[in-house]
Amino acid sequence: MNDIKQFLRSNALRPTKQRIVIAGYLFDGIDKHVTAESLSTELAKRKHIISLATIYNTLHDFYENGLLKKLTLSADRVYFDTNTDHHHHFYSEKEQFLIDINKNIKVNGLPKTPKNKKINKIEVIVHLD
Amino acid sequence: MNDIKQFLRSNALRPTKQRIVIAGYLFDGIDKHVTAESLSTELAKRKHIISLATIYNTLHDFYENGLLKKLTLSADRVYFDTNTDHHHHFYSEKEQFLIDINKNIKVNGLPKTPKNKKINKIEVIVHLD
DNA sequence: TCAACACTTTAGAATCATTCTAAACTGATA
DNA sequence: TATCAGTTTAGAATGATTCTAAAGTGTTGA
Ligand SMILES: [Mn+2]
Ligand SMILES: [Mn+2]
Ligand SMILES: [Zn+2]
Ligand SMILES: [Zn+2]
Repeated sequence: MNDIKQFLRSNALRPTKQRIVIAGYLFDGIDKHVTAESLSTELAKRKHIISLATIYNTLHDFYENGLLKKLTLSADRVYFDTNTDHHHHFYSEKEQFLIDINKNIKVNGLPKTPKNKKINKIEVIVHLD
Repeated sequence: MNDIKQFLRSNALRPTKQRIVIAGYLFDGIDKHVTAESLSTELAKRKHIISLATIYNTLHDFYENGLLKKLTLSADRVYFDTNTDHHHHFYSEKEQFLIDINKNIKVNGLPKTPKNKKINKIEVIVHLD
């Protein structure tokens, strides 16, 4: 709790009630993939009602401070990932299923990068049925 | 033109004026990545005004018949890809830049597939700045 | 050839995730 | 503790996409 406050302060974020609840859930040591909606539902189960606007604001605040990664896997919802290390995913669109691949993956056979561009990151998505 | 009509018929799609125009543009031999919006704009330049509803309908009809692939790279627009072979992409979100990688790419070091799941496809996205 | 009908197109409304607005609230600071 | 910048929030707005239902058209069998 005080850890969380310090954690937020160290990221230049005021430790408000809402941020403490959200950070407490997201950064409890278990990596998670959440959408604004799933996060809202999860917190509601724990009797923490926070407006969707604040949930969106907070996810973006955390994202902008590098505490979350953003994943675009489907066109109609954005996932935020508490695992900020470079990693890849197993993904099932049908079952909304998302699992980290933390092992080192090597991608071989890439053609040369287009002129004047630089590779930012290589993302591997293993689509499952 | 008659080729296009046959092409559509052979895919169980009635060769309507609109579908002929859209297929004529999409399948002219040059691989393309389009959004509903970009396609609409492109056809308008060629003096072919087709309602957005029809453009969406047609893209989905083509997709459902395997004539297009669907790409989810950004949360706020869906790309359709005329290259239906399995391939990967260079992508710049900032510049809305999308280039096919047709070379064979090998992905090594994947962990074992989750129980009871099967790999549908492996997608590699090379993000550029 | 052409009537009949299933399939298609379309304008406009609806949907829905997300963002915006602006007013009330609160953490930090002196 | 007063002050103020930073936050939260309800509700409106946005924008891509889908839906609705009415008008239009390609196909086909006689
Ligand atoms: Mn949507
Ligand atoms: Mn959107
Ligand atoms: Zn992850
Ligand atoms: Zn492509």
